[in-house]
Amino acid sequence: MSRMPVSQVLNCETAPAEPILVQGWVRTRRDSKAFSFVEINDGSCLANLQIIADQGIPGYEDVLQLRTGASVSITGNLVESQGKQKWELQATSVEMLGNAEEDFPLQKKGHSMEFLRSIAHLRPRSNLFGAVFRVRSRMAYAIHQFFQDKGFVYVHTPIITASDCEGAGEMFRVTTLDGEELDTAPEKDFFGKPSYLTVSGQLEGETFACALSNIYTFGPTFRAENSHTSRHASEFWMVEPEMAFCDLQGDMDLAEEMVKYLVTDALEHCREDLQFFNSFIDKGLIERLQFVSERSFERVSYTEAVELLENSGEKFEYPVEYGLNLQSEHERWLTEEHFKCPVTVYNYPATVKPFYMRRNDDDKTVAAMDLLVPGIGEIVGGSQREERLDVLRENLKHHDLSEEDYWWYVDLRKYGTVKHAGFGLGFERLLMFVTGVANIRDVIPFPRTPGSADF
RNA sequence: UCCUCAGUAGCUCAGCGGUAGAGCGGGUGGCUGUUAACCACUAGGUCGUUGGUUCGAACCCAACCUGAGGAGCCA
Repeated sequence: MSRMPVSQVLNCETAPAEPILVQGWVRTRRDSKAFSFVEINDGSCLANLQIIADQGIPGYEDVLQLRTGASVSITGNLVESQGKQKWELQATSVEMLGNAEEDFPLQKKGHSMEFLRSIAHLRPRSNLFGAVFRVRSRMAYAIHQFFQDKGFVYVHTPIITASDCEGAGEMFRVTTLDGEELDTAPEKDFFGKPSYLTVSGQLEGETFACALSNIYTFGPTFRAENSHTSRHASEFWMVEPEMAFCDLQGDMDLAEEMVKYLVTDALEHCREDLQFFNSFIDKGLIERLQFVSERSFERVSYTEAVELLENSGEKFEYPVEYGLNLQSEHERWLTEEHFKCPVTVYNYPATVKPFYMRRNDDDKTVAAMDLLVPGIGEIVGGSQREERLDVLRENLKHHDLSEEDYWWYVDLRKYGTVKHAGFGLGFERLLMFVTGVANIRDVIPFPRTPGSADF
């Protein structure tokens, strides 16, 4: 007899004629004089399956020993429940595969998120984290579906790199050297020069876009920034599409379409889990997601955004002034207070953006864009890339970067250059937005943050 | 890196100068088609660490450690 997932059991229209086999972990047990209720969960869905184990069935002596967390294998007949759930399993035999010791840390009561992080190996067995990681899996699938349906080619850009995607932050060094040689003899290192974990696959992505036209990457990314916030992790996953023959308009269109597609997909395929988030961690979640999936996003230029902020009458801690970067509080005001929906801000001053962004005709701004969402802020950052060889060379110089280090990147502009554009979407930030979970550490299985790389 | 807050039982917290507490979880017994079940009993603590103040410190002070929130940076 093969195991039937709990999700499938609970979705039965009519009770199967034959006995079925279910396997999972005990969530709770309640004893009566002549029988016990055991609820099991196997992660296939949020809901538990209630088991009725009568005194006298094979394994009943084990049932009385079962603690929360134990693993069990149960055969029985599916019957309509006398209680509030539709189905329950009338057990014909119960086998305890492995009991949980008395100090199993996950209780039936609510735990703090901080405590659950300290038991990251067990937290997927909780309702909340089971739901988070089912949604994470579904969203990863939907990302591939979105791009594959559009004919984008999935490219695996390198994890180890010797090139710095300037402006993307501090890098982790990868080395086989130790002691002094680290600094004095980098040429003796494994790759013959200093190498690092990637902070972005964009530059490599551009080379493939300039061959296969539309590509995307989806993989881990590493930043050695000493950030202590609820939306930064040292290791996270990023989606980076890159499109040839595409300008900033097309780039913004794609980013908005993608966020909308993913939200709609979650509403359609993760309903039970979203309902759970809506009830327990974010009361307005489903309403907000529905709003996002139905309405169009707002779009303002940086210049317009600065004007809105200046005329807002708000007292901001940091000044609003043309030429300065928008602060978190400014972004929050735009998306949460003013527009109350996702907003794309575009055409930023060149002075606050990296060398590869395309300079606009006004000579002051670059064709950059950030997609901001309520509650999180920046979820997408992207730009049209500078495709003009002379302008790119000038930009490298302005940013004190040597053309030699970027020779292959510059080559793209020498041999059949085309306008092209792309963006990066923080996968965990998307998950925070879709689930309502407030901390990035709680949407990634084993979070890495400064001072913490357990498990 | 900066600013703020918090570390008391396995978990969530109360106690805020004078003998260390509750609920949940664990153990034992009882009761019941129960569903964060219920009732009784019971075990469980160098009060983050190190110094200091005091007759006396979980409580006041200092430093450090850990965690969280925010800023910057970004996704």
